[in-house]
Amino acid sequence: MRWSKALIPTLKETPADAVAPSHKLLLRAGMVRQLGAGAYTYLPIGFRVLSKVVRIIREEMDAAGALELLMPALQPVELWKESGRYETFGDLLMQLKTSSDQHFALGPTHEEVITDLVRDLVRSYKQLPVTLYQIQTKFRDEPRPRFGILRTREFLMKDAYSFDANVEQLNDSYDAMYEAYCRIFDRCGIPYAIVEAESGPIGGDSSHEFMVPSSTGEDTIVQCPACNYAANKERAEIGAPSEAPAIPAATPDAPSPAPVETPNRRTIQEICDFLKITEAETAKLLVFLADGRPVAALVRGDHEANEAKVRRAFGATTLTQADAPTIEKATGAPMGFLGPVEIKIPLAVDRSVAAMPTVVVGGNKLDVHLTGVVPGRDFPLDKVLDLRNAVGGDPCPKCGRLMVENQGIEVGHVFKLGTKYSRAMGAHFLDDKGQEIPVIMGCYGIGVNRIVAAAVEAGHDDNGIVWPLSLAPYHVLIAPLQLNNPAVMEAAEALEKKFEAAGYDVLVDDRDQRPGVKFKDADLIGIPLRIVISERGLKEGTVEVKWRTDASAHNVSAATADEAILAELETTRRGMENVSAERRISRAASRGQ
RNA sequence: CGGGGCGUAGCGCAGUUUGGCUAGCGCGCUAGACUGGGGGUCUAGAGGUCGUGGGUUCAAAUCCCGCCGCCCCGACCA
Repeated sequence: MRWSKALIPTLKETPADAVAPSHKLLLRAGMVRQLGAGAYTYLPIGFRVLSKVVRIIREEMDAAGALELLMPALQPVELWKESGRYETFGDLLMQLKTSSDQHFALGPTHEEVITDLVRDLVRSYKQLPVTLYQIQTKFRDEPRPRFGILRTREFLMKDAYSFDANVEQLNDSYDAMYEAYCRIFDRCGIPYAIVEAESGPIGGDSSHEFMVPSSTGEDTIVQCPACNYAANKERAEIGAPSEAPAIPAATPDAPSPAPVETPNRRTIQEICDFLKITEAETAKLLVFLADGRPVAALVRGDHEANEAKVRRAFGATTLTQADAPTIEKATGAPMGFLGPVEIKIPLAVDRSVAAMPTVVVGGNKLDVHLTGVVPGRDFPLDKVLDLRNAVGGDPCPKCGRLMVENQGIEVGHVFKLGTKYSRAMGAHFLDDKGQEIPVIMGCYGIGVNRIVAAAVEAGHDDNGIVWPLSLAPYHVLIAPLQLNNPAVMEAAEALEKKFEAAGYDVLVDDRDQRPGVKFKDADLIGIPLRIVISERGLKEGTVEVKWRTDASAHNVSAATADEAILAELETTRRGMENVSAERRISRAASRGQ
């Protein structure tokens, strides 16, 4: 391909709207253009990158035995009402009506459509297991699209769904997808961490997210530096504190709780400012409805309650925050002054509160708080659990080392669904005993555009993008410097033909531009290998070779440049493959343990 | 949805406070000349519903009101 024909509108200046590095660079490199909030055009070289990601995904999904199909984005809302997600998805669901007043949704995901399909097509255990996938544009009415192509209203997603006859099959299907995902992200050349994610009522290790570490990531993960424990912040468990006893012995002669007037101070911040104490010396009582029943959770003032942990603490299947009237009715105290002392509803206490010698809490009376409250003496500690979100510095639940907190971009998610949809929508089959039972499902998503964004977030420098070889729009950029010199142009074309014959994508910068312009653009669009052919070089019998990842260039003999450069390309390509292979082997080994 | 900011040429911006002549500058673009290894120089050009609708005024990019769009923080994110 000739640069002059390639439509690569690079920008010298950064568009003012862009903040995230990937957004800035993809715009400047002429890879994407914004149409509106959360809607982007992929220009030719950006589309080439996206297509390469798609190809890798497709190859690995096929290799894992999944079957590709294509479902409509246009879906009758009746299906969504059937599954119950018309309500739970809410405003995120993009909806429209046809001229004949039929009500449709644009698919944000396809559990409903695929379950509808499978309930018709799968009648026997003999048809199971089966995993189906598609690569398709999804729509979500995001309240706030962000960070360029990272969070958009319209995006490309690979979504797969497994259907199994029993839990063993589900586990195998899940493991196959998990392994395929590792291979996909390895081949894409992006760094990633696999973290445990909140998985709903099924529990266990049945949901994992694939996260690319990045400060622009919208997700927070906590990781143990010592063992391999890593989890989404919402999911992470917190190890028991190593030194302090879980429940300190209550000092019998400690002074009784002292009520203090705290007029109009409701928030933890206001209380702390007023009483000149730190948030860590206080505790807040939160009221939830656990399966409709009011319950209370007490966490330290500087901590966040984790709703999933609270839900499990009360053995509930649903948990919602109680609104102000409900709270007042259940506790008799106004919001902002709630406390655990003589509370009338079931109480669970976070471990870190139980470990405090004294604590400042609400007085269950308007404008009153209590200081010097002793856990265990002034309120019961019969339900002490981990109830809060983990933060950096908390002990690892497996080995006790202090965990660290990082931001990440979620590029993939694997999830055991169980029978949620098959029950709701009646997708049953006959097992080998002739019993009709709901099919067991798993779902597996990859954000294709996000891989592109994440690759840029993980691979860039001051000069531009640094693509991994496998995702680069072109593998090689050949830059002849003197367009009017036939020898230079012939050498460039000869190399172009050789590389293309060997299966590499080649871009020839045939623009009549000064070398500086060509070099700057080459760095900006991030082509892994740059070949410079110049009069000067040819006079010396050399062509210049520079890898985007290297600080400086080196020369090879012009006479044997084709072979020498192809050898370098092969080495790099094989290097990436070797990394993938080694990781595959070590994963297999750790599974074997 | 709450808070903040912005909308003037493809991109980056000035001009708006205090209304006033053909609305400017840099980059990019077109033509030409010189130049030729890290975004060159010069000359000559093209390119604008000043987001949009209304109002005030002799006169509106500028003042007033409505609407639309975009960005950031927060809320939200099966």
